[in-house]
Amino acid sequence: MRREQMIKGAISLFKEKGYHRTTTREIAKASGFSIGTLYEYIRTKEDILYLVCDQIYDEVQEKIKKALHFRHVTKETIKEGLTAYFKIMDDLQDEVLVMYQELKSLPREMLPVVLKKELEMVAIFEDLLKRYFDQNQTNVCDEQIHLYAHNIIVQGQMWGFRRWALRKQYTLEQYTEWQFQQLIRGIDSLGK
Amino acid sequence: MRREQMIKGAISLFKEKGYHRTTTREIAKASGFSIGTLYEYIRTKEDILYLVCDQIYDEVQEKIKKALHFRHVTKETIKEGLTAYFKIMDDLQDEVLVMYQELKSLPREMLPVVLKKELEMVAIFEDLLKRYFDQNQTNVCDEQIHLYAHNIIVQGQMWGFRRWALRKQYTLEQYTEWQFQQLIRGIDSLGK
Amino acid sequence: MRREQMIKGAISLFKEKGYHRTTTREIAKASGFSIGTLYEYIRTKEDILYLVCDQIYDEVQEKIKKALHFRHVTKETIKEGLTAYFKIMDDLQDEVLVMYQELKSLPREMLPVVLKKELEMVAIFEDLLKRYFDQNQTNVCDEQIHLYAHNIIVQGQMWGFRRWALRKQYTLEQYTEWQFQQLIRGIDSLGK
Amino acid sequence: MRREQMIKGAISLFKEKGYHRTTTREIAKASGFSIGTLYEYIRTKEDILYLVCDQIYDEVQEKIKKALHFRHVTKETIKEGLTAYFKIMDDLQDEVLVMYQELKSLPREMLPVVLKKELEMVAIFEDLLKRYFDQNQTNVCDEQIHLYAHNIIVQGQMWGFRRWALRKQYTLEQYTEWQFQQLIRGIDSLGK
DNA sequence: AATGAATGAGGGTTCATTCAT
DNA sequence: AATGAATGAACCCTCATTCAT
Repeated sequence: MRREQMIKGAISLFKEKGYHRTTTREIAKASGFSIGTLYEYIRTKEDILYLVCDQIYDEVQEKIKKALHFRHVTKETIKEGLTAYFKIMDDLQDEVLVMYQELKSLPREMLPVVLKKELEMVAIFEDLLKRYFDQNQTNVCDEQIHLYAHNIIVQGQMWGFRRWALRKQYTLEQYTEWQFQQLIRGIDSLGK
Repeated sequence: MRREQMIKGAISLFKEKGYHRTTTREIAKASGFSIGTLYEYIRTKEDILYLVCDQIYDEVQEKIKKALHFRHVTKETIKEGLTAYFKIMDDLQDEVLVMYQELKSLPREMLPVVLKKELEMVAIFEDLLKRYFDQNQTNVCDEQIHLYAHNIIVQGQMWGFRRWALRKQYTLEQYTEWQFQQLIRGIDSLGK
Repeated sequence: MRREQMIKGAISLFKEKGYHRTTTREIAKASGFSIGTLYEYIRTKEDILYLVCDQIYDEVQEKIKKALHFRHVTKETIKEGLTAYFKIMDDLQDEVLVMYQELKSLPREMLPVVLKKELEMVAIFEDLLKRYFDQNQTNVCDEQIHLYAHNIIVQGQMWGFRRWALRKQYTLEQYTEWQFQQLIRGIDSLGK
Repeated sequence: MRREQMIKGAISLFKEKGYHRTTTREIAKASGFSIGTLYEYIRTKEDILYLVCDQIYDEVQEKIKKALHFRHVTKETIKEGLTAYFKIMDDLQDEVLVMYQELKSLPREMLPVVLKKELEMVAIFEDLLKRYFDQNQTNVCDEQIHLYAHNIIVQGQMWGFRRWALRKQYTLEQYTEWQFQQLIRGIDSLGK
């Protein structure tokens, strides 16, 4: 409970002013308890950053996994996957922005834990694409699929990072639609 | 001259430890002059960040523009463009990393100046693609082209940001080759 | 019972890290009860220091008194006295070290109580020497005896304080032997 | 200059309230400059303690060495030596008190440096006694002399540490006189 | 009687910025 | 023009003490 308050408070502050400009006192206050109590839950300020990153990843992953459960994978499934993922990235754009911009402030030993989660997300789409190709009996090498998956993940993040540019030209729906078309055209031409 | 020393010094320090962990003293020292003199050239520490971002953008753009000068645009030209751009992003990956991770630390009023430069880079590839479609007499709507250009730019940055994952699986050449194939397959199927 | 646990716990912690570096939480834990309960027995952290000093003095005194019970005092008795005292100071050297180094942290009003006990210890040896001189019908002024007694006490403490130097050169037995010889030669020449 | 101000300020504060209860801010203020400037001269608070201990030792040693320069050593010389040393310890009693009570707070790596100086002081009196015995053609083993020297040093410190007791009974002159008599009686009886 | 969560004053330390020289 | 000593606000973190349960 306290932990969640703290993480929520921290995220909202990090969104506003970034990790470095946020003080532990502010986080304590935003969390609704004293600085002393804050330090019952963490050892150093960096711990908060880790908890925040970890929590955001978990939230993103949980939402994606809830949205994507597929057996038979068609074009439609892929579109649904993209749509769901981009929607999540839109909902959590502040959180995602925070996370990626502060990753480098994570203590060296915590980084791998977080990066592992990033790869898990890539793996979700890798799996989706693999099933699609299997169903269509298209033979595509793993590296290619892996790269497609990376691209998809990055395109989701990009919607958050580059909103200053993209929002002016596209709604989320349009963005999703275009990206889907570009993707599907690419992978469908693979089979020929 | 002094300015360049300062920017160079700052970049090298930012690469190593990030903007926030770098002190003005260190920047002065790395620049080869005193802290007092440093403050002849800037008003606040943030100014240095701005100068650094600005300079990196200029360097990237300059190199790209030097690499890409085309009249008649073929598949080959596009591949050359991608290759050159990715190469530049590989060469300057530390710089690029620094820049994007510290953008949010820029004072609000300086951000637009920098973002404008980002859009100029998008425009370069937008132009390239437009010419390609014109030459092939394919009719593609501007929004689609714009998005393709964004994707290309982001894929270049991605090579820097996600090197921890991508480097394990691809060389720069392979990465370029795959991305090119995915791109060209997508845009070529547009014409049909 | 609780009190003793607390004092024992505190002493062992003070030995290890000194009074100031030991936290009340640690003392509570080492004592086997909660911080809340700890504060049932004390008002401030300083109280613990007082209890500790007091307890150490009592222990030292008790042991000395148990070791020294004399009617007829000869050279031999004095040697036994020295030996016993030095042995005790050797056994309790950590405790004694703690006590003397933290004395100045005692609240002003508690100091006299503790210093009184120090004087009681001096008095023990004063008494011993007095009896010796009485038995030998040597006339020695009280101040001189008092000073001899102080010197003895300090030589015992010195074995603890200066162990970093003395241990390298002497065993406890050698140290005792030499000090005894120096003492006895001094006081014996008094009679002439 | 600054350094000396700082050390002087620190000593006076340590005398008053001990090392742990003195804040760096107070030291800065007492030194007549700001906390920022203080940290130009030291890296951590412990450094101040080291500088203080070092400085006190140097001062004590310098004074002793200035007072004791002997060729031909007689009883008189020894008395002069004792008198000078005890006088110095009386003058610097606060400093000496500070030093010994805070030694344990010194970082592990600095302790040996300071202890070495303590041994140098012992060596001074060791030398004095050796010369005395040489001159009198008395054969005394080194360990015995070493211990005598230690005793002398400790008796000097004792005058500072136990002033609460000794001052009530002795003036410095009386204390010196008694201690000298006890010493000389002891060592003179060695020759027989 | 016993707990331990909660507090927040206060500690050591850093560093952007200024300004006398 | 150039310096770097000096500043002090502000940071992160600790821990003695309290008090509701």
